[in-house]
Amino acid sequence: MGSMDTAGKGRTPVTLKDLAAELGIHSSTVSRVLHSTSDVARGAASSATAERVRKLAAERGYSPDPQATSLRTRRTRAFGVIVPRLSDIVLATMYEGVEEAAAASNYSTFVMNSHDSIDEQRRKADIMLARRVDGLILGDVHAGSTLIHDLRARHVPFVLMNRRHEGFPSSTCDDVAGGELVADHLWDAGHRRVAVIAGEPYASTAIDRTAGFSQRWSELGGELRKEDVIWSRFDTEGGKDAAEKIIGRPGEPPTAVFSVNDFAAIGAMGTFRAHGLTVGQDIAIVGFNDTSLAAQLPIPLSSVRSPMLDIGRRAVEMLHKVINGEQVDSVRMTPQLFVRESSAAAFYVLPARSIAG
Amino acid sequence: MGSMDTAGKGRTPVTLKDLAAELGIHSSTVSRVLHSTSDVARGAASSATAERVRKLAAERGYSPDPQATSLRTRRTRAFGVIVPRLSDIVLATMYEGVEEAAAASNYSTFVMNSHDSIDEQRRKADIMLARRVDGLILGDVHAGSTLIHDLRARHVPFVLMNRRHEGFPSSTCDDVAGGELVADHLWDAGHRRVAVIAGEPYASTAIDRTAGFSQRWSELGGELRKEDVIWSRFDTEGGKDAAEKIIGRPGEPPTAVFSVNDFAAIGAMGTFRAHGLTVGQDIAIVGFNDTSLAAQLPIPLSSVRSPMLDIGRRAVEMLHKVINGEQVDSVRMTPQLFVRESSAAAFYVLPARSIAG
DNA sequence: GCTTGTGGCGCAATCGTTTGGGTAAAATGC
DNA sequence: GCATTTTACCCAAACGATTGCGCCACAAGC
Repeated sequence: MGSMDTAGKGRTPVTLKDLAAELGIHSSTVSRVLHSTSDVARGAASSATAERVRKLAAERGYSPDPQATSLRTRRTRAFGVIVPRLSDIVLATMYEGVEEAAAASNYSTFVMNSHDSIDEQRRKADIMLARRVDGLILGDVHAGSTLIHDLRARHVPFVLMNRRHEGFPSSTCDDVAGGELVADHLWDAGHRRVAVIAGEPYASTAIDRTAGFSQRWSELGGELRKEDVIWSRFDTEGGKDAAEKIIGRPGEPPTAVFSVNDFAAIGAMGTFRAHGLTVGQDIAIVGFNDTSLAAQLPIPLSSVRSPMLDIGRRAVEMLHKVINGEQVDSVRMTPQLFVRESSAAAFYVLPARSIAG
Repeated sequence: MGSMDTAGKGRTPVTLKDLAAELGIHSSTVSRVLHSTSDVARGAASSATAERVRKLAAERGYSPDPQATSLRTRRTRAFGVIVPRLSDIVLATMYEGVEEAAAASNYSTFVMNSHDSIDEQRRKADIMLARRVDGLILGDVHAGSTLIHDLRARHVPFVLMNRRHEGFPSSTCDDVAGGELVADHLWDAGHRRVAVIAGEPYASTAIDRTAGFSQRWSELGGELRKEDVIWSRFDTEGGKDAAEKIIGRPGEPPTAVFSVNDFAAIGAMGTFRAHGLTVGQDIAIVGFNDTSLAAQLPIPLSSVRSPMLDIGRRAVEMLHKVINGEQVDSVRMTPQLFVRESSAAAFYVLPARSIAG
C-alpha cells in the first residue's frame, strides 16, 4: 500500500547492485536473501546479514526488474488471455476471475480480443508468444480449431476457458446440464411447442446448451424439429434476428423460447414485444448466464447462472498445473436455473395435467 | 499470419546470435539491419547483406526477445490500464479501443480492475509500475485523487480516460454537453417535473452529466431541487435503488428521469414497471452511453451515445505524446442523443404550447 | 596435527539486445 | 599517387538479475 511513498522519488529504480554496494556485500548475496524463501536463504547469508538486507530493501523500496529476471530465468510471470470480446460481459467477468487469481500468484495478464475470427486468434496468439508469456488462456476456441493443435505441437502451455474442445483441458460451465435444466423447466410449465436460439455453431457453449436441451426434451417426449433451432450471433442483434425468424415462419408460433445467451434473449424479447406478444404471458423465454441484467430487466428474465468468476479462477489454476507438467482434467462447473417472470407462468394446459389459469 | 508455421518447432526461439552465426557476420550487424528502418540501416550493412539478413530472419521466424530489448532500452512497449471493472461494458468498450490503438503501434497492454477502490487503484498502479510499463491509462480517477499527484511527482507518464480531472490530460466524452442534450429533449417534450439518477459523486462523468443537465434545465426555466438528484451506483442495482427513492418520496412523482448510465436506467425501468408505471407512457426515461442494449430493449431506451472506442483510441495517442514529452491537451468528444420509445411521447401538455396527444 | 565439514559469502558467466566506438578496405578527391 | 572520406563491418560493454562453483575461515572429529 505505502510502497509508492518508499519507492524512491528518483526516476531510476534501485537495483540489487545498489543495495549490495550500500551494504558492502556482493549482489549475489542480496539476491539470494531476497529471492529465496527463508529456509533456502539459510546457507546464503547469516541471519544478521539477511536481516540487514531485507531492511534496506524495504527502505529503498526495491523491486526486482522483471525484464532482467525474465531474461535470466526464461519465465515472464505473465499469461496471455484471448477472448472473443471483452465488451461481452460474460467474458469480461471470467477475465475478472482470471486477473484476480493470476494476481494472487503474482502473475500478470495480457488480454486481447479476437472478435471470434480465426485469423485474429492466431495473430493475437503470435503476439502473446512473441511477448514470451508463460502460458495462454483461450476463451474463444472454435469447434474445428487448428490453432490449438499447433500450439500443442509447439509445446506451448495453455488451457481453454468458457468453451471446451475434446482432448484439451478446459474450465467451463456444464452447458449440457444447463440446457437440461431449461428443458425440464419449460416442460413442467406445460410448454410443448418450443424454439431454441442456439448461438454460434462453432462455440461449444452454444452446441452443448442446445444439445442438453434438445436431448432432454426428447427424453421427456417433446418434439424439436431442425427448424426449431435457430443458430445466431450472441448479441442482442442476433437474438432479434433469430426471433424474427421464429415469428415469421409458417405454422403456430412456439409458446416458449430458450436462448443460450442473455443478450440474445433480450434482443428476442424486444422483437416479440414489437409483434404484440407479451413476454411471460403470450410467450415464455429463458436465457443463459444470468447476467446481472437479467433479474433487473423490466420483465425479469429467467436464466441459467454459470459461475463465471470461478471459471476464470479455475482456468488460472489449471494453467499453473500445465506449466508444472502436471496432468490436468477438464472441469465443468454446475449451473443453476433462476426462474423469473419471463417464464414463470404455466402456459399450455394439458388435458392430462389440467393446470388451471 | 503464417508466422506460427515458420516460428520454428523448437522450444528455444532463435536469437540474433543464431542468425549471425549462420550468416557468418556479427550479431550487432544483424541487429542494426533488422532494427532500423531501411534508411537508418544504410551504413550498417551493404544492401546485399541486409537482404540476406532479412531473408534468413523471416525464414527462421526470428522475433526479438522483448525482455532483453527492454532490459537494454529501458522501455517495455507496454502500457498499464486501470479501470473500475471490465464487466462494465462501457469501460470494456473503451479498452477495446485502447487495445486496438496500442497494438497498432506495437504496444501491449496490461489491464486491471480497481473496483473503484482508492486502495486498489494505488495497489494496481504499483503492480504495473513494478512491471516497468512505459505509461498508464487511468479509467477510474476519483474527484479527489491523490494518486495522480503522486504519479506526476514521480514523473510517471499517464493520461486519464473516461473520467477527467482538472489539471491532467484526459480523453473523455463531453459529458456536460451530453447532460444538456437530455435537458433540451425532456423540456421540449413538455416535462417539467424531473429527477436525475446521478451516479457516483466521485466520478466526473456523473458530476458533469448531472451538472450539464441541471444547468441547462435552469436556463430553460425549469426547477431542479436538491432532492431531485439521487446519487447512486452505476449498475442496474443502483438504478433500482434510486428509482425506489424517487417513487417513494412524498409529493407528485416526476414525469421524466435522466439516468447518467444505461444500466442504472434499466434498473430504474424495472422498478417503475413494478410500481405499475409504463415507461414511455407514464414516465419517460433517458440513459447515457447508448450501450448496444439500449436500442434492443423491450422498451427501447433513449440514450446519449458517447464515442467509447474513440475515447480509448485517443487516450493511447495522448499517452504516446506524453511519453515523448509533448504538450497535450485534454479532449472531450461530442455526444449524440438518440430518442427512442422510452421518452418519445410528449407528456405534459403546456397551456402555452397546446401539444395534442 | 591433519582431514573433513560447513557456514558465509564472492566471482563470473549468462540470458539476448543495443549501441558507442573502433578499424580495415574500398572509394573518392585533387 | 597520396590524403581523405565513406562503406561495411566487428568489438565489447552495458542493462539487472540468477546461479553453479569456488574459496576462505573456523569448527569438529579422530
